[in-house]
Amino acid sequence: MSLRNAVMAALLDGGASGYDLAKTFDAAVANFWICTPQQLYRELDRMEADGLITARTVEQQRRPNKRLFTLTAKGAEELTAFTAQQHKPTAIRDELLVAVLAADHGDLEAVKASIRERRQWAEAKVERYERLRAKLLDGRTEDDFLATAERVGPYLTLLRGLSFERDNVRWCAKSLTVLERRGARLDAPT
Amino acid sequence: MSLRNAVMAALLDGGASGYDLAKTFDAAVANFWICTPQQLYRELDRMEADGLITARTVEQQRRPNKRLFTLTAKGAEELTAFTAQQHKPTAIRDELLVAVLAADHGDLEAVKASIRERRQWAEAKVERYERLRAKLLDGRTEDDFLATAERVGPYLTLLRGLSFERDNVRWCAKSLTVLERRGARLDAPT
DNA sequence: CTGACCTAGTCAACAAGTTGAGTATGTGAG
DNA sequence: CTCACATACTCAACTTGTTGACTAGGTCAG
Repeated sequence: MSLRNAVMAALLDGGASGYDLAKTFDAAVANFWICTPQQLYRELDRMEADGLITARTVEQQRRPNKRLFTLTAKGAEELTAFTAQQHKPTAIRDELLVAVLAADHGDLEAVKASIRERRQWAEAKVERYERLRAKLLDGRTEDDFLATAERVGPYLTLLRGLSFERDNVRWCAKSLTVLERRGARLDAPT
Repeated sequence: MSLRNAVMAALLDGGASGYDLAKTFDAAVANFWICTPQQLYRELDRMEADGLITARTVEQQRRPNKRLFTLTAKGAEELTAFTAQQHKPTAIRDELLVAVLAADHGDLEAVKASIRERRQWAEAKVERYERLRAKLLDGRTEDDFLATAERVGPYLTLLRGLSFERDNVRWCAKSLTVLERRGARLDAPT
């Protein structure tokens, strides 16, 4: 039920097609909600059926037609109702952590390789989020931005994604150090 | 498919009943994987059918019988194979963030209340994880522990959970400040 | 002029996660 | 003596999320 709220929140910035959302989700929402295009299209159809959004077919030259979705009054209302609800806390739910938990009885080298790969991925995400942040700030200081911007929500959620990935980088580095030292100890015990 | 790997990783410490797991998951695994008891029991049945674990019924005086599950050789093998796999990165997937994203067009007061509640929850988690950490360390320094412990996996995953919740606390505090200042500005614009 | 990649989707099948209720016994507080 | 709470589960229905394959036109490099 939350995907639809995430979609509605994304549509606050104006209309978008399913394809747009599938792409820009990666920039605007993906720091805290990921989904496949298939999920998105299915949800969009349902949301249209429920009257939360309306679709307008836009004919394009040199491109396939697309359906532009916009939030309806009912959609905006439901979104507001959602913001008024209580929200369950979530945990991380990461396969890599499961692998690390079992690393002592598993393939230590492979786990280390996975952590290295994850660190790189997280570093790339950090850079991406920082570029997005700079774009949002648009030369202003944070205080200035927060005082003048129409919406602060996207900035705050971006900050959360940013610090999450920074934390990932730090944790990956620390875990690698620990596991490498451990590998050394096991290879050459005194 | 990852729940079963998480369960197997949890069983590395020795056998446990479904009920035990449902409870101790909260301590050992819940920092990165949450599930309901129902999910757990269903998965345990399937895992037994697949020969990854074996169940031994333990009759107890003054308590209902319980089934004690232990990892089989096949289970340990599959777990090792899992650690050798690549693992997709995950995002946060948090309803509260969806609400914050939409906060500018939603019920600002309710969102602030939700953030406050979340901060308290996260603070409680931090304390809990710190107690767990102290218990794992058992008086030793971290270096000492890492050099002597049989398994470092549980410690590393605990650290991840800990820093995630610390980050949550920081983010909640910052967001509250921002939203409160904003509320003030909107109530009394110059 | 061909083959790879981009736009803009759709369909079907399945796996995983959530919700709500129900069973049965024992312990401890008031 | 009763009621809440803990142990130790089970069942069914439902909603979400994932995977893989498929359509169909346009662009651009070699």
